Amino acid sequence: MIRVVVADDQTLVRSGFALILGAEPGIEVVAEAVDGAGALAAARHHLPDVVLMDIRMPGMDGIEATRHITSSPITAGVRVLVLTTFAADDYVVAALRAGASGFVLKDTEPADLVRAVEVVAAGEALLAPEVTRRMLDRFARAEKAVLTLPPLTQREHEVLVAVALGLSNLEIADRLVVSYSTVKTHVSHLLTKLEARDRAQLVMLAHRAGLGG
Amino acid sequence: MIRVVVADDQTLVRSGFALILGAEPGIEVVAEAVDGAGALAAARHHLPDVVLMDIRMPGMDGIEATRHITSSPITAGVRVLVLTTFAADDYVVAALRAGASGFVLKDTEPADLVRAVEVVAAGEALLAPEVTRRMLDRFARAEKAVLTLPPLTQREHEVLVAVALGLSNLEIADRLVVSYSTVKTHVSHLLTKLEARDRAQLVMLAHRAGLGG
DNA sequence: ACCCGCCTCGGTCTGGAGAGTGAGAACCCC
DNA sequence: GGGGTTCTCACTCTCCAGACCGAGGCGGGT
Repeated sequence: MIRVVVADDQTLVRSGFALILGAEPGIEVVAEAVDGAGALAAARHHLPDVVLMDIRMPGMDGIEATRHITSSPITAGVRVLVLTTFAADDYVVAALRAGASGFVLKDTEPADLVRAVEVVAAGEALLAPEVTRRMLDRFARAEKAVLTLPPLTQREHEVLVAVALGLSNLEIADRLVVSYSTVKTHVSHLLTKLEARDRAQLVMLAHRAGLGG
Repeated sequence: MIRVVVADDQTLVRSGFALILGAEPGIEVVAEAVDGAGALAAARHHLPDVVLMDIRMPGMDGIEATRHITSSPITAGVRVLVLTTFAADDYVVAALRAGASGFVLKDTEPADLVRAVEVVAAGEALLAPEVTRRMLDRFARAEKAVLTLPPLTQREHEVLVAVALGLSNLEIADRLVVSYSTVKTHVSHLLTKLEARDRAQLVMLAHRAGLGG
C-alpha cells in the first residue's frame, strides 16, 4: 500500500487528487495539507511514501517544503512529487535542486498521475515530457558553452590538468616523474597554444574547458 | 501516421521491436538498420519521425549516429529514441549530449515502448524512470559540489573575481581604479583567507566556488 | 574619545615563472 | 635514410608575484 500526502492550497484541486488517488486499490491518502508548513508537518508525522506537492502555496511554498523534507534525516525516504500548472523553467530547476523526485503537470490524465505516484513510490524519478524536454535543452546548452581546446599532446594535457589543480612546476615534475625543466617546457607550449599569458589564465581556461571540476 | 526506423544489430531484438511497433495502428516501421551507418543512411533517406537507436552496435555506434542525425540540417526534425540494456551513466550522458530525445531500457513493457515512441514523435522528450533518477542525482551532486568561501570583504570579492578572470595585478589595479600596491594587499589577504599559495590556486578555488563561469 | 575593521598606499626582498635557445632520443611515416 | 612529431633536459635572463613591513584615512560601535 502506497501512502500519500496531498498538499495543495486549492480545496477543489486537493480534493480531486485525493479522490483520484484514494480510489486506486494500492494507494492510500493518509493526510492533506493546505500549505508548505502543513505538508512538512504531515510528512514528519505520517512518513508517507510520496508527498504530492503543489509549488504555489501561501506561506512556505512547495519548493521550500521539498527542500526541508529531502534534507531532513527524519523524512529520509519520503519522495516528493511536484505538481504545477506550467512547466516554467525556474520552478523546474528549483524543484530539482530541492530534491524533488518527480515533476508532473496538473493537466495530466488521472491514470498518468496514478502511474507517476507509483513510479516515484518505487524510488524512481519521473518528469513530465514537457519538463524533460526543457531539461535536455538546458543540458545541451550547458554542454555547448564549454570551451573547446586546441589539439594538445598527451603530455601537455596531463600537465594542463595538473596546472588546473593549482600545482607548482616542481610539484608537477614530481607528479609526472620528469624534470623541472621538462615541465616548464610543456607549460610554455601550453601558454603558446592556448594563447594564455600566465598559469593563472591556464587554470581559467582549463576550468572553462571542463578539466577541473 | 508515425514513421519509425529501427536500428539494432541483434536481429531478434530488432525484429521484435519492429513487430511491436508495426502492430500499432498509428505507427509504421519504414526501415531497419543493423549499425550506426545504416541508421544514419536510413534517417537521411526516409526522414522518419523517430529513430529507435540501440547504443551498442558494430562500426559507428548509436551515440555517434545520433550525433550525426541531430546535428545535420538534412535530418533536422528526426527524433532519436535511444535504447539500451543498462542505464550506465556514461551512456546516458553521452546520448543526451548527442541530442537524443529519449532514453528507454530494453526491458520496457511493449505498451510503454509504444507510448515512448508516440511521445518522442510529438516532439517531447522522455526518459526511463531509472535514467531520470540518475540525471536528477547528477543535478543534485553538481549543485552540492560548489565550494563555500570564507567571508570576504566587498573589495576582496571583487579582486577575487578579477583574479579568476586571469587578470594581472596591474590590470586589476586599472580595473578597480586603485594602485598596484593596493591590489597586492588584497590578493595577499585572499591568499591567506583561502589558504592558497599563489594566484593559480586562487583561480581554481574561485571557479570551484562558482565565480568564474 | 577610543578601538577596530576595511580600504588605501608605499617600501624592500626573495623566489619562481616564463621567454628564448639549443639539443638529444624515440617513434612513425614515406 | 630523411623528415616529422613528441618527450625529454639544461642554461640564461628578465620580471612579476608574493611576503613582510609600516602607515594614514574613514566609518561604526562602546
